Amino acid sequence: MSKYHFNEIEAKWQKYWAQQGTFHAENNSDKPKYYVLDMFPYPSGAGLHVGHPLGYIASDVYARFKRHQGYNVLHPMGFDSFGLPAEQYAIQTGQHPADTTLVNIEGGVDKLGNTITGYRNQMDKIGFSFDWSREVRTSNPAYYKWTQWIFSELFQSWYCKEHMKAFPISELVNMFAEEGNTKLNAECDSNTPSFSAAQWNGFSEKKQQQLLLHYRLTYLAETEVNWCPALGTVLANDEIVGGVSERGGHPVVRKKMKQWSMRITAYAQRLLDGLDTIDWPQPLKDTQTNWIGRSEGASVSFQMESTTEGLGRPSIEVFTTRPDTIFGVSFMVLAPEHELVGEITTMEQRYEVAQYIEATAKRSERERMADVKTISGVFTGAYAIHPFTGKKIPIWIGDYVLAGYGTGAVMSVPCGDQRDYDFAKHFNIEIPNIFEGVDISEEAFSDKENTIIANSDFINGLNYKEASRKVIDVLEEKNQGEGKINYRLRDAVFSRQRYWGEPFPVYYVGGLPQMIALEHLPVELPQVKAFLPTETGEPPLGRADVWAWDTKENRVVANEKIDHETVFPLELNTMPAWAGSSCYMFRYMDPNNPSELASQDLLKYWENVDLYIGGSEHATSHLLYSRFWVKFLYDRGYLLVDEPVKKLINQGMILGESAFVHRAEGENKFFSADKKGERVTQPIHADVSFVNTSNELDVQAFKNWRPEFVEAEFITEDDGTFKVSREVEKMSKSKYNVVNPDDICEQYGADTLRMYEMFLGPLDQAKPWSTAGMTGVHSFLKKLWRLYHGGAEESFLVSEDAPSKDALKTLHKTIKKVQEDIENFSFNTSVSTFMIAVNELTAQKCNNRDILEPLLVLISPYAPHIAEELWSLLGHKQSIVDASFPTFEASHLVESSKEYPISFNGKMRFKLELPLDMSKQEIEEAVMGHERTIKQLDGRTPKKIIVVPGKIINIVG
RNA sequence: GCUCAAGUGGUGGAAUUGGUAGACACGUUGGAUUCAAAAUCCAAUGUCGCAAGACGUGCGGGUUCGAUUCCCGCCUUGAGUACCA
Repeated sequence: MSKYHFNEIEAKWQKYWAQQGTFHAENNSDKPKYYVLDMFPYPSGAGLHVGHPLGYIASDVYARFKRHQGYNVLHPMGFDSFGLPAEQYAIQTGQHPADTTLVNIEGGVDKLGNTITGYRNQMDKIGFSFDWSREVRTSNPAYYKWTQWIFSELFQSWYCKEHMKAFPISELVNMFAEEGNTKLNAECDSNTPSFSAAQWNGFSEKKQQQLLLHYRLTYLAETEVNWCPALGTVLANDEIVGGVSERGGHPVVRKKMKQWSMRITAYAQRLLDGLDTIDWPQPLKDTQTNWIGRSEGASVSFQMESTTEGLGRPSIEVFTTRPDTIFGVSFMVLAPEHELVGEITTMEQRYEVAQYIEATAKRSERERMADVKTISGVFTGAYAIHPFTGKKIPIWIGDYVLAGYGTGAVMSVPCGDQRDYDFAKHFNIEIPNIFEGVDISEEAFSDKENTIIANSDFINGLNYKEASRKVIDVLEEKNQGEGKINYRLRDAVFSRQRYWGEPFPVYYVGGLPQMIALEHLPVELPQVKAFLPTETGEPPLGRADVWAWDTKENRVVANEKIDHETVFPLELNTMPAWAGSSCYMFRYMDPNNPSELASQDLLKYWENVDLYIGGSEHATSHLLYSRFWVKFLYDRGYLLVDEPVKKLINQGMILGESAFVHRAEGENKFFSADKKGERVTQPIHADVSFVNTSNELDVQAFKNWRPEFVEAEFITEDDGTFKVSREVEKMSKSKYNVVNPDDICEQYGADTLRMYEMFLGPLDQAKPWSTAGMTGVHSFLKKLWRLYHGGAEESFLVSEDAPSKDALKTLHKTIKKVQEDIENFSFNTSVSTFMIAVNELTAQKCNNRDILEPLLVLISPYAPHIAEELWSLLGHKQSIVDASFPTFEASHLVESSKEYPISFNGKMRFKLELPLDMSKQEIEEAVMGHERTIKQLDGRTPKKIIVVPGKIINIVG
């Protein structure tokens, strides 16, 4: 073989790796471990495009590099195979999501006759070093058994705020029996009543269970949720983008529903603190910090004025970050949904308040967001009493106060908050000024740092910090408030009204949820005839005929057996998409363990993920929830680490290069890009497969594409070609700019694809794809191949002679640079380093084994197939993957002279070769005597001469 | 509005601690080879200029012998977030 036959070579080595099990990770090894993980994909029917493997290639380069360095590398892959698209496809076509998902992964022909290559086959063609023996699929019952188990463990746990840790619920029950809940510092619902031990022990079993739901880390509660009517399901906050659903862009409304929630708020502080211990990109940490939204302040309790009806005096609790401004309060505002609104509104105001509440409820989340300018609100007729001045404070309701944040009520300080100011102005409410020397006739003053408090009794003259501290102290003395930290983070709604997700391991006895024990898991998804909600509005599982739990037999039985004595109905909701991905990184350690998520031995050996590569779009969903579950399992002793991932890198998106043809307005006439001139034309996407690398359109193929184009007239360039214009857009089917990696592998080879994706630019940056650019790396690989071939026949030829000094220098500077680049994840620059090395070695006519052998190991992480082939031609019987990474020797780079840049006032003008052992004085003399220097100075005397030996010479003057 | 990131040739991008701006590629132009094409090879390619030379890293300042790099102010683009009290 003399030519570089990449197709043959790649098929050969891919087969070899699979047969030999080359990439199966050892569970017992003396080598240090290294765990490299990719965010596993959702296997969609559209298949992979060239943007998807970018992160996988980067992680593969790193995994192979670590392996060359002597690590025992775990580099697994699997599929996040539950999800909405499969279900919607099922609704449209009637095919079971399990069937379509399987075809999407393994390839085949679906029921509509579409041939699908399959994610697994597509990935195999790229030559990844994945250990497929550890593959997981979240929709596999053997896998989701553990997702169900984690759920039930959360149910069986509560969070102690004193120890900052989760404990079994049984301990909480004991504490209740001994001392009630009054002394307890536990995370719980805000409406949890107080009770003594005697009261607890007197409660019925049902009442006790209801109370425990206030403490469990996953709990069933009537909560205000984001309901998406078009999708027929609730959505979590992170599934809503800009007020509409992330998937499909459908409207979302607020609705009260009984739902499972996750008490992630218990972990807010630890999720924040943990960020300091992990090496993640700062923007991603910022996003999480933002999402958790910690703010420090005080909670203040405002007593109500006695009502004429002579009822009790409820108090209204507010949260404020500015306790120092409490003397500036001139009114209060409650969210329209606030639970006290009904109770406090006076008879006279009742009609108006009711109307306002109705009007607000009608507005969608989106409308409310779009319309932040309109000031609206209604007076309730009630008054609260200022805790210090005793003044009457009117209580209003207004939709600028959100029910979901803080207590859903605010103390309004119009002089210090613009929203309060605008509200006060609009409704003609008093605006007292409590700031020293500040004009508030136009707008509120909210500059904390420059605040000096005035007209405020005991805090006059103090700054923001001092005044806040003092107010909190006095509030605490009076028992009317305390210092408080508030988080923006909400508990996560965990129920989805869908079919294609994990079923809950839950059945209901007398309306109360019961967990199914681990030994009876998994509870498998039932068969249904259609994947839609029922006519009565129940989730799709409401259509299942065999969906009841037999507590005697411990198995799922037919619904007709439900007797509410031993056979009970099962939960109809399923879990959200993030459930299966929260702890999958640990399952890879021990994927077939039937009795544990992973054995303690393997958890100890593999610890957690050393390097995780994936997109930044998971910042507030997967990556936050995963950290939460891992912390919880750590608390309960099931995991030995409290963070899933040590280092994380976000890969940037690869964008598509869309092609456009321009149609004249109102005519069936198309203009080539340079021929349209000033005409008003409509750009139409042309499929990029009709366009060659010179932007020339295959007009015939384009005409055949759509019937309306057949009759069209095409105005070509003068040379007869028809050119498209290009624009960079997100790569997507609808933009006809998708490039398939299979085609690239076929045409250029996987090694070219891998190298080119790395060469495109920095890993974390968004960058446009250009198939035209492929030829650069492809011809590099051909040059590399030629370096190992020679003679008349161009057959394999290396010399056993000692290499030249120049060749050694080229090799060692390449070793140094490539190692540094990989360690810094600067993969693009190491590709150019390889190009330089091969160009130099070719020029040197180097074909020495001592150079070409280590060179292959350097290149092998990037282009493993060609490296294996040449390695075996060099006579090796073992795969190159375990060859050790070459050692850099500085001695080969020692120079005796340097070509100095000679600058004048900082600008380089010419170069001068000088020995490196020259003294500063000698260098100066040599430079000053040089004819170019004399010419450049043109008679002037330099003011100063800077000589940095080995670097630069700068002449000033 | 707030937070963060980034602005370098026709294009993707490079430049270690402040030390030769534009590495490496793509594209373009010219040439060699070829019946022709593909492939390959050679040369040129930041801007202005015939040249000598001058200018040049979003804009305006500053620090420095020297700034893509550090500091101040502004502009633009992208991302996240948003009536968060």
